[in-house]
Amino acid sequence: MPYTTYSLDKLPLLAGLKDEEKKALISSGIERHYPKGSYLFHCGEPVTHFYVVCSGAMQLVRGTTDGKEVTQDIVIQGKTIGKTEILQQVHKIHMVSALAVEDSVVLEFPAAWLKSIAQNPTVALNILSSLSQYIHMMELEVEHKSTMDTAQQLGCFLQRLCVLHNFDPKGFTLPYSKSLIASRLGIEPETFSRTLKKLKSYGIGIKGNTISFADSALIEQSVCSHCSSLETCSTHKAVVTGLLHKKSS
Amino acid sequence: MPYTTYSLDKLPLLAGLKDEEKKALISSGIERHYPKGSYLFHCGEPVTHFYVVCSGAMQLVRGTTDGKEVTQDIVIQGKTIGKTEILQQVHKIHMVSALAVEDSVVLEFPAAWLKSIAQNPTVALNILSSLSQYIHMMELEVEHKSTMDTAQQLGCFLQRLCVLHNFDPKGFTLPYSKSLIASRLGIEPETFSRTLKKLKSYGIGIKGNTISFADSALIEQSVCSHCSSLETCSTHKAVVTGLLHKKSS
DNA sequence: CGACACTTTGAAGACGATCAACGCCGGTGG
DNA sequence: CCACCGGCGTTGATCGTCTTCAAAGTGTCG
Repeated sequence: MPYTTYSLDKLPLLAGLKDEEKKALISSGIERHYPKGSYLFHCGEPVTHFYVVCSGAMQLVRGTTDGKEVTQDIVIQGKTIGKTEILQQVHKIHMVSALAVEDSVVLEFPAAWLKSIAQNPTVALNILSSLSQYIHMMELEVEHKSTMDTAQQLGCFLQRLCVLHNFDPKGFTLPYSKSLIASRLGIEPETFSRTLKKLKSYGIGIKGNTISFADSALIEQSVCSHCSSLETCSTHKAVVTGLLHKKSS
Repeated sequence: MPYTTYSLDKLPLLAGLKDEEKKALISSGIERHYPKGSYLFHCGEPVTHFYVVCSGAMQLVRGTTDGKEVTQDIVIQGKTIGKTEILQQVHKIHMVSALAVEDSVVLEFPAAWLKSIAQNPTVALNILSSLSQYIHMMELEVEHKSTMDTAQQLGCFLQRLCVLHNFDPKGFTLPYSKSLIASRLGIEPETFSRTLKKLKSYGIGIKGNTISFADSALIEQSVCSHCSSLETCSTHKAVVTGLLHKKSS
């Protein structure tokens, strides 16, 4: 099972730096391999490192005191882990566990490394920008949890998934187990299973683990509900959810 | 109705700078008064300014395309508006409207001002830290939406409210209308009303607009569920929700 | 006093969670 | 090679919770 080394010189984190600078900074990272099911760190452990996922996928998950489990995020190639924990300057322990969903390779940096490169104005702006975008995504997610039913949320998730992974909207295979996706969406596997069928009425077809968007559900044709009728911004179209509207079944 | 000028030299944003530097930076801000019900900006308008709320409270709200309204946040004295929108570097228009919940005073800065001071490493770290904390809060909120029932979420919200406003836990008056709080929590006013009564079993008493925490519900005595039994971090205790656990009524 | 916004209460309905059972598949061990 | 097992996914039935619609109560302000 070969893994493709993620081209680290494309890290948004280091955008705008010279190639030599990038190389110098990256060189201090240690490549580590985590087989499927192994933990990068556990909830409650001190925050010691910053990570860049080079291949595979890590699940950020926490078990709550009353027995439930919530998947906060699924981190894929090119994304980072630990930014907020390190920069927050308040908590020094992880609030979630990180677990390899599949065999994964990550680059590991000391926490101090991130703090030091954040002193560089260019890097600082890069991080600020990425945190701001993440906040925007979270705000949408909260909004959706309040205003959308499960079918709409799932549809949006699948659209984002398709864009994020560069899948073919006409037909692609789910990259994760259905249980994991359900956990990410905060719903039960049973509900997930049932909801998949409802998506046909939105123009999203399901066959086994294969998803296909009909033209009517294609991302390119959707109007971004958050730009409303003001304009259709392409970035938003790609990332934002909220593309599906309630149907009177 | 007098307003207390917020002591701007305590802004977390400018922490670590010299007093002269702070004064110089703040001096470029323009003080603006917004009467209750007036808008600071509307959803869809271009992002032109950064704001610091000096007194009063601003509601960040968006109407979704299918007619629902969601209150993203309620911004009070000392908090800022526009950080993420300006730093995101992608969208140039507001995703929410900002509306004065009560007569408010804000300090207004050009968007470019924020970008320029973010070049200062000290300021950049301050912003990074505050964004990281905000992200942490949002992550908890998402988790709670999936794992807690309305009563628990409301209880947590009231505890945070009490800490944030420095209210007396033994008895304080709600600073906002019940409809606004319901909107902030993403529930209907009817549900809010009904849920308030359920809180008595958690040791939270309600009489009209007055809330009182019984000893058993006092924040100081709660164990932070996110530090689990690992340790009880005081910061977390103050800010975090998740303090109430499911009761078998 | 009356208009109006806000809040509360009641009853019906929609939706997701839960519990239980079954089918499917890959792996293990005899 | 086959039987067994465990993980995963589906399906059905039931239950609790929140929304929705409707109506009545409460308060404030002109």
